[in-house]
Amino acid sequence: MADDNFFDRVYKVVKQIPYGKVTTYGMIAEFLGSKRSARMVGWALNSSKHNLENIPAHRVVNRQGILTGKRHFGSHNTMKELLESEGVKIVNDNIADLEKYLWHPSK
DNA sequence: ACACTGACCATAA
DNA sequence: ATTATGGCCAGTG
Repeated sequence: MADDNFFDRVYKVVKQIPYGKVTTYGMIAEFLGSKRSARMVGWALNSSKHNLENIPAHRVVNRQGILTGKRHFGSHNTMKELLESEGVKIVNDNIADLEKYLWHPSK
């Protein structure tokens, strides 16, 4: 698989999210060049399920900090458990202090 | 090649 | 506040 794919670029960014941090689909999309292609970001992660398992997709949430992708994990609890396990506070399936945990993709 | 779908986002009503 | 709609781009049937 070449690195020319939109997906691979997403993978690289997501893999670089540090422990205990989160980012948003919009930010990744914007970082890639198109703010409107946020859907592709989440979609890339969906593909990642059958591509690689090293992608911390649980650290990627939507603009509101809501765990939109939790239903794509095995259980609807996995994403929350993983984030809380890293010190991220989750309240009613959303991140309590999103700005506090937000990580901006700069590399 | 066409139509539909998708882990989003912004705007309009 | 909530619901609808358009836009974005790539993958799949």
